[in-house]
Amino acid sequence: MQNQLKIYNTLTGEKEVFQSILENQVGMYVCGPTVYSDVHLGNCRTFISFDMIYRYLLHLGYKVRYVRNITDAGHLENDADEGEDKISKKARLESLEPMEIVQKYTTGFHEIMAKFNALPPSIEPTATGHIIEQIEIVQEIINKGLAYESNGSVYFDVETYNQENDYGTLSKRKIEDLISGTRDLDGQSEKRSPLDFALWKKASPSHIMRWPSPWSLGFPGWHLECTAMSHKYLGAQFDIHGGGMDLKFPHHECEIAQAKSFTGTNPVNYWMHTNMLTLNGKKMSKSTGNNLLPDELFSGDTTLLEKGFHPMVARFFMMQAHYRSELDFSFEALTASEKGFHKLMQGVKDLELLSTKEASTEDVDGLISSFYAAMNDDFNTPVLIAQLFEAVTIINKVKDGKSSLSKDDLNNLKSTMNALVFDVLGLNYIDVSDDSKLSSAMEIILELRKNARENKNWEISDLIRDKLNEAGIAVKDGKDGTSWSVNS
RNA sequence: GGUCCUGUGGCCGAGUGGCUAGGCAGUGGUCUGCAAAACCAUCUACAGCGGUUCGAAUCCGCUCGGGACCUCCA
Repeated sequence: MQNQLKIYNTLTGEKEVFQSILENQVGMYVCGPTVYSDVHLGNCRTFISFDMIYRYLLHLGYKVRYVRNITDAGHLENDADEGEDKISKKARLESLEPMEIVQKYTTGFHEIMAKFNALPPSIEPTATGHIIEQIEIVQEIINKGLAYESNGSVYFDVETYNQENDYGTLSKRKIEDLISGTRDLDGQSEKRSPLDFALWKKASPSHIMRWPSPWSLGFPGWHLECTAMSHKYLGAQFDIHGGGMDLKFPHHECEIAQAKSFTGTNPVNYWMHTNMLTLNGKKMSKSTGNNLLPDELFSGDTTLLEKGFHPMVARFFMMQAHYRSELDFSFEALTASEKGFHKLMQGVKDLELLSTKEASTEDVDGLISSFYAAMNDDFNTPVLIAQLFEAVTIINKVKDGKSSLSKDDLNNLKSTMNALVFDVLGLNYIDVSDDSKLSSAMEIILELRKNARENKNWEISDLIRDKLNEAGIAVKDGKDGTSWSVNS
């Protein structure tokens, strides 16, 4: 079953059977956030998608080294000579040290990812912690004649590289088209070609973040850190490199060119790209302001939402779409997912209480294979979830005595569903009744209401229910007594 | 302008040649003092036009619409 996993590889444009370089081990690198402002939900979607991928690889029994960087060195705002890096710009705006900005938003990022129940990566290296490695790579590429110094900065020579390699294979671009597409750019006198990209940049006097190098007091180019850190922790060749679609070009294309120039081999076997989370049909973006922050989603403190949603609901919402599809964010869609999420979790909970019979009337083995068939087909979580809902229907039928399961089947279903729902999809129960004092108080109130109902004093019993509902506590009369829950 | 992706029922969202996706909403039912919830059942699709094929949502062409990238962005 393990060897059936197929992954869509951006490099070939096809789903390929996944074969790791080392048996039962996987090296995976994912481009992490630039920590100069709060991560928005779109950023989170990518990291949640790769969290699911990481979790599924672990579930299949792979030993995974998952490396996700923190970009804290700051990128150029543009490629012109007077560019200012984003982190120092933000530092000026907030009157903080650059590293203070980095610390603040890194902490914030970790807190948000924890709320989404994302596992931390195995290694989370920072760009500023790998300046030496980056300088070494620049030097080596210069030695090989594929980069040149110009006025204290170093640029990668794309056209020379292209003579013996294919620049643009990942993003399916031809170098001629790229050149013709950059016709009207000026102010790039330092570069031999507009396609060339910076490996090292000389710092302007106003630039705060700077390090000594053989070429100038400066800072590394935008694409270099990922090459340095993936090479250091995963080797010259590793299994999976991931990131958002928007990084495909130029970021990942440049990474391939750099790494291949540096080591002589193609760095990555499987390139994976997650699609955008859109808002109002457009990609979420920090620069355009078309975005939503996780905390706004959780609290509902935004004009976009009538109420807040629990992180687990948001995670489930994302899992209901395939990672390579665009997903549009809306209140209606979230609301639908919230109901579905509770239905699924109730089913998983009910599974624990089912009784068994001699024989099954349901094809549990077939159902379980359908779970894995979905996941092995390029991590198709929406189909997995559809199949999990089939399982919920069966669970309900067994509960009603309309179907039966053997002991073996029940145990199989239980362990598989728990593994997929909790370990792979990374969902969790939303625990709202952990306040023991509230629970005690509710016990008393419901006891009083029960007395009223037994005396057919509907006026009192309905008053209690309605007032509690107004206070955000839903009371539901069931066959086996009354239950209550705090509205999320 | 160039490269690539995409258009599914009221909404979200799977599905790449023939067989019920699924969730939400709607409708009918079960349960209930009522309500809510829950459960069961069920209706509404494949942007348009043309082509290939015994057969297409699925392949090809054209038209129209949406998006991503080409500048930092998950």
